[in-house]
Amino acid sequence: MPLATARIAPPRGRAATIDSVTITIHDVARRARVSLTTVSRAFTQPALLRTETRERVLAAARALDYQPNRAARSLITGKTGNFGLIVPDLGNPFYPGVLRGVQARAHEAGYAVLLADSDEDPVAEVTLVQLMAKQVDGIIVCAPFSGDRELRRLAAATSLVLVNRRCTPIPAVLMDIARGMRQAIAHLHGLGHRRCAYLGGPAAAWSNRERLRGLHAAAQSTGLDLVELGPFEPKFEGGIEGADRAVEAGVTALVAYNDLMALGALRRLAERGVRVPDAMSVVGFDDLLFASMCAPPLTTVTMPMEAAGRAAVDLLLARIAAAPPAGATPTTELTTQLIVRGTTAPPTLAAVAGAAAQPRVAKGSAAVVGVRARR
Amino acid sequence: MPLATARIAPPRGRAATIDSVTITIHDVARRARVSLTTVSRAFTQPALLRTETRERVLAAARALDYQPNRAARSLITGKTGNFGLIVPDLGNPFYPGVLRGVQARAHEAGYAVLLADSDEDPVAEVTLVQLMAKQVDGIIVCAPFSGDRELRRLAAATSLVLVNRRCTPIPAVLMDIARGMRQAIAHLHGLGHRRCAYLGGPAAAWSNRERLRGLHAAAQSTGLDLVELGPFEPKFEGGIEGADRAVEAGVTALVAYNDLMALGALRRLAERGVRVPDAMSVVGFDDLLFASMCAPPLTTVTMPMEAAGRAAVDLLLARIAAAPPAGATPTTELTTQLIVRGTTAPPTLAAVAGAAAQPRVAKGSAAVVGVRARR
DNA sequence: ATGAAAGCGCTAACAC
DNA sequence: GTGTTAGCGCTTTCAT
Repeated sequence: MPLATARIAPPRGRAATIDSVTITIHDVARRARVSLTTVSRAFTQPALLRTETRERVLAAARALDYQPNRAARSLITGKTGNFGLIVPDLGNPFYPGVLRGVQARAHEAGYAVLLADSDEDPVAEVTLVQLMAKQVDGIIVCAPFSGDRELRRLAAATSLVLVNRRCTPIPAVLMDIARGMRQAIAHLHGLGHRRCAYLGGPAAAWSNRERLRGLHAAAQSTGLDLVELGPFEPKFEGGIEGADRAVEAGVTALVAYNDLMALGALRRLAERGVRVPDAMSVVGFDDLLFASMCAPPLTTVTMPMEAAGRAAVDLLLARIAAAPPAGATPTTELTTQLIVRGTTAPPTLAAVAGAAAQPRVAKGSAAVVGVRARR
Repeated sequence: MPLATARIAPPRGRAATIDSVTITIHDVARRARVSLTTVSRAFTQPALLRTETRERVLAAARALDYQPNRAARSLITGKTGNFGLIVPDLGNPFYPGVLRGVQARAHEAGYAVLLADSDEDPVAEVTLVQLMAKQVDGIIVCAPFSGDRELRRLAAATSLVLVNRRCTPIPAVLMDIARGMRQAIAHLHGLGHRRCAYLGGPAAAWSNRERLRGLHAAAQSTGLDLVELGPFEPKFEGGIEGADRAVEAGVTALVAYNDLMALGALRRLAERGVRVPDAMSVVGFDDLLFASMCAPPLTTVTMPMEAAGRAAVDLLLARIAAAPPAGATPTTELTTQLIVRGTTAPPTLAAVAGAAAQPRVAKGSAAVVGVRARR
């Protein structure tokens, strides 16, 4: 057996250890009767080899079950074959969606994905980027919590791509959130709603500001009366609180920062005996898996999470292939779209009247105080 | 500046490229006026150095913003500082839960996490393990689709840990699913149910078999009449189909393989006008985030997903620290627990009578055929 | 307690 | 087209 020349890896434990044999490029070279270089080229620049030689080398490699050592290769090329992905909160189903797209596209392109969760901590975020920087060829940061200056500094030392955050000149995948929001407002207005609340998410977040942008544009053009509430925690609990505020505000419809909040609102409204969609229409954002599964199914704005993940990888691949023209900010804009389901309907006459005049008392709820829009 | 001796990385593009300077162990050694060896030891075996020397080296490293090159280190030690995680489907919210635990624990232990999605394809699963094997120190495979033989073969070449799959002697994190199931059945029986359907998941899956184990044990000891249905696709759609079968079977309660199916069943039951929990009690499995958010909130069995992820990493760490005693199968068993919420209640008398005698016709549904339990 | 030297497995100039 | 040679940055015997 030609394997006789292969080195035996030093035993790691006492007994029952994994007896692994390390096959190197040397072994393949010897078996194929060529030099190290030729073996190397068979894998990295096959075109340079004569067909026959290449075949012989590859056959030998296959017979020996040889796989190039990535660490060694990486040491010399400076490339790792890995991408990093940093998300603020794996507990939010939005991010696994992006992750899925990133993973799939990266795999297609021959890259592996390193994942980290910043737990919505800006400091951790920066640390994670720095930690990852050395072992990846590029990093995707989702909805970063760090400031622009910090991001630019990181981008100077690593190939960075942002998702849902604009920070020139860092390449980014953006969603046309304002469009979805305009659709949502147009939809509500078309149904007859004239007074609507927005349950805000993190005040500083790009995605919250974009929603507001669409919101104001649409409200202005339709003449819809807008009540901005929040900010609330962008989770179920935030929606619970937000629903109370919305009821107090005497609106007939509410748009939540995301589906999680919308779901929370739905729950609270049900508890208070406010019927959805008759007494209150509810619109979410994200179109999580569960938006279509709950009862009534949630009217929401669908966000192309998986596509965003894929697009982010594409941006990274482009960045690696060639430095972008100076001054440019490679950007992929994805579109969002309202999905009308079961939580929106024309307002009942009573509700409309109530909203126009006085804050109404929801059936089964305590008396309600006046309109309290913040800001 | 001592930086003058550092090499400048070759430019990658034309203009506006990242001008990164590579700081190596040499630079640190020179600045601290020690040898390479000493610098290396300052990071890997600090105890061997005199306190003063160590301080000096670390100070120099800090001043230069030096970080050891992992590829170089890995090339010589054979360790990578990475763990791999393979899940069957990132689209199923169960797995992000595990992922979260894995990520958190790995990070604590100084490891990074490589993620891959097998898309429920056994072949892809094997390929992914092999692909990852070279660049990680251990791999966690969640609810593997591969056969025992295949898994054992993989385990012979890599440090493997399984989650929700028993395959001696591969270390595994298991959940006491049967316990949760027994609780669920006891709960239903206690409410007065006497005939209950189980909407089965993948017939071959360990977790499905475990559920069945608990199911049969509990049914036998309580005298509950059990109708096994399925297998169904373990998703929303599967639950829709399952609900129809359950109604046909004339049961007053159903237990679904997982929450996704339970949610599907809820939807279908609502469509058919079968009121939950009055006309039909529903129990899920997993306790996904949304189980508590939907209306009515789902009675389900909570699975310690995050804890499982952490436990899996612990098993890997133990495996790395020392080979396990021959013949042993390191196993962590986590417990599951029924959470009673809004989808279970005593059966209505009419329903009970119907179940005992003839299949009933659900309000608003087409006529129903006879009982059709598979298997 | 510290240093010198020998590679880990591979790629990339540079010859031929 | 293929081979020779010189490292990539680091750890690790083996000396001292």
